[in-house]
This record gives sequence, C-alpha cells and structure tokens, in this order.
Amino acid sequence: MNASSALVRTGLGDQIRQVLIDGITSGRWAPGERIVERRIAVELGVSQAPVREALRHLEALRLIETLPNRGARVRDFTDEDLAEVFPVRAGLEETAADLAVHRLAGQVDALEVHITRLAAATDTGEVMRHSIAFHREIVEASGNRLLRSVWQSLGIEVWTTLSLRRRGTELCGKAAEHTDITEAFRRQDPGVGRLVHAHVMSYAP
Amino acid sequence: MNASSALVRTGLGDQIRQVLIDGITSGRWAPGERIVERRIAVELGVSQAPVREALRHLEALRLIETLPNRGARVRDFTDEDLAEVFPVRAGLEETAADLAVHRLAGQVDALEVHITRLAAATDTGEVMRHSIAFHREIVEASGNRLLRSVWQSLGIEVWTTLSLRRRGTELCGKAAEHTDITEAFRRQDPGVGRLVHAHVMSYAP
DNA sequence: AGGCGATCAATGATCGATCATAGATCAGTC
DNA sequence: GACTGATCTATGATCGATCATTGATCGCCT
Repeated sequence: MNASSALVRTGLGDQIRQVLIDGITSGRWAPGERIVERRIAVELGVSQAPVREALRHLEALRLIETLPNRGARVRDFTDEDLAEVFPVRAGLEETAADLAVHRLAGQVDALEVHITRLAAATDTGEVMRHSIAFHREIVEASGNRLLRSVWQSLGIEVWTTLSLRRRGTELCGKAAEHTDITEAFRRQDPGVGRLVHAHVMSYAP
Repeated sequence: MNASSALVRTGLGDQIRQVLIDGITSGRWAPGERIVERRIAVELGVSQAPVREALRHLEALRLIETLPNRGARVRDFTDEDLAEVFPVRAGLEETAADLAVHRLAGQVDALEVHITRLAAATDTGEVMRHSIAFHREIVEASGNRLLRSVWQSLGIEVWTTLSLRRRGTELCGKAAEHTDITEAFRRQDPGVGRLVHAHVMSYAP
C-alpha cells in the first residue's frame, strides 16, 4: 500500500469517488473511455473493492455506463443528456418550493444568505456553487427528506460543471431571479412553485 | 458454496437484493433490526461482497439505514416516510405527463393496455402492479431517460407494498381516474400534468 | 458506588487471490 | 480467402482472509 496521494483513512470509497469525479469533469478520462477497476486500484494503491464501490456511485450519478461483465466507461454525454436534467430539476424544485412556502412562513433569512454570498462571488466556480446552494436551500426547506435525497442524487454540481465545460458560461445574469423568488417566499406567494419552475427551465439550453 | 435456494448464476448481487427486499416487505426483518452482512452471506452461501453490493442498493431505495463502520439496519418507516413519497411522485409524474403529451400526440394505445389489464386483475398484488405500470408508462412516454431513472429509483412498488402492509388497501376505486387521464392524453389536453399530479396526490394519506 | 482506561468480541472495510465471461487471436477446414 | 471453432487474454465478479473500528465488558482506582 503506497501513499500516492495521501489518502487519509476515512472512507476509501468516498475518496476514490471524488478522484474519479474530478477526473471525469476535468476531462482526464474522455467520454467513451473505459475505466478499468484494477488499473484505478493500482494507481491509487488500494484494492479493487472500494473502486467498485465508487464506480457504482458514479453509475447512480449517470456519469458512467456499465455493462454486465464488461465494465464501466465514461458516458458520452449528449446535449440531450445535459438538457434532460432541467425538466426534472424544475419539477422537483417546484414541488419543493410549494412545500417550503408553508414551512418557511415568510422566514427567508436562509435564502438571503446565499444571495449575498452569490453577489460576493468572484470566479465562475464560486458563482456556480453559491447559485446551486440557493436551490439546495429551497429543497432543504421543503422538509421532505426523500425529495432532498432525490435532488441530491441528480448530482447537479457535476452536471452543471460538465455543462459549463461544454458550452460557455451563461449562468450569470440569472441571479436577479433569485431575489424575485426570495421575495415570493417572503410574501408566501402560492405561485412561487411555478416561479421556481420557470427559473430552472430558463437555464435549459 | 452450497445451494440453499438454487441461486442460478446471473448476477448474485441482484438476486440477493431481491431476497432482502422480499425479506423486508414480508416482515421477516422487523424495522430497526440489524442486517449483518456476513450472516446473510453465510445463509445464502455466498461471500460478503455481493451482499454489500445488494445492501447499497437497498440504501439507495432508502429501505435501510447505514452508519459508517456500524452496518445496516432496516429503517423504521414512519407514516411520514410513506407520505413523503407522494409529493415527489406527483411532481415527477406531472413533469412526465407534460413531456409525454407532446410525444404521444394522442396515441394512447400503450396506456389503454394497462387500463384493460388493471380491470382484469384479480388479487391485490396484481391490481397494484398494473396500476403502477400505468404510471410507469407515462414516465416512459416522457422520453426523458433521467426522469425514468429517477422515478424508478423511488422504488414505488416496494413502498406501495409497505404502505399496503401498514394501512388497509385503499388503492382501488382510483382506477377510473386512469381513464380520465388517458382521455386527456388522447385529446392532448395541456392540463394533463395537473391532472396526473392531483391523481397521484389523491393516494396520499 | 462511580468514573475510567484496558481488553474483548462482533463486524464493517479492505485486501489479495481465484473464478468466469467476453472479445480477440489463431488454427484448421473448405 | 472466408467461415468455424479452439485458445488466449483482459477484466469483471466473487471469494476467503485480514485489518480496523465500534461498543461492550471487566477490573482498577478513588
């Protein structure tokens, strides 16, 4: 067991997953390229088992495709793949907003925090993270744990990164709508769900 | 390797998962009860690895909870857990319906098949399966593979089974609404999404 | 008695090795 | 040369064993 990259002892599978995600989003592994379990295992100085575990996570995130007995390969993301995310997100977040508007009861402090941070963000990555955090906050505020689980399993961050990598960054400028949404939450506007829906869909290509 | 239950050679993990799901839905393992990897492995005459794989699937279905280094236990499903499914399903299926109405373009044959089969169903389990199949058809018809993937990952069948086990069966009588929905699809009614949403929510406790 | 650290058993996490399958390669036949 | 089947290779799937963590138990000290 070497120490190629200082893998500290806390959940090998998780760490390997992150390595693989970084590798895919950074383009180290090209779309369509095969990811061989043992090769990764040797490279990271670990066994095959935690690599398999990580790969199943990537499969759940739909970052890779696996065929029985034939291993995994990086998905060749089509524009359609990227576009498919938005209706699903929009539907989920509309549901979340409709649930959250009752629970928040006009208390929008948590949302405003993210707006402030987003305004202060400098680089693209930071803008993305804070923008996503705002949406995550709505989902959290829904109080529906299943909804949160499903939303998270979409791997929004990763897909957004991939989307940015493909097309030029176009996610700025929409920040103003976050303020509109927050105001709708503050006055407990029952139309906030549709507002969120439209907002999410406006990101779609 | 014994042959306790004729585990044929095609995806041990999948088969083990089914054994565990059956065990949980049938009540063999009580809520809160611990599921010990090696115990299952010995019982089924397999190794620990495929059992772990199966357990991760159950975790994704939220049938079990796992703590790091402390194993898995059957979730103690609260009424709230069961109730949480419906808003999420409703949101997803509304999205699906809105997408599907364009793609189907009034062709509702596939939907009608399930209505016919549902009408012919005899026992409760069959009613449930055909009823679910109708909803699955809508999701399939959306053409959005991500949506399908997310919907399937909800494990509707399992949760419905659990719901039936807890409360008396109350899912009959709603079948008529399936006909209404199908008609809405046939005439490409843009309100079909809301109709499906309301229909799904009507199952909620 | 109560608190506290050492010890132990159970078991999840990980490992290294083996088994089995899918493709690729090669030999033989026509 | 083209087709068929045997063989070989790479690799996923599975196994049995070991490492490491957790919570429980026990004995000691105050």
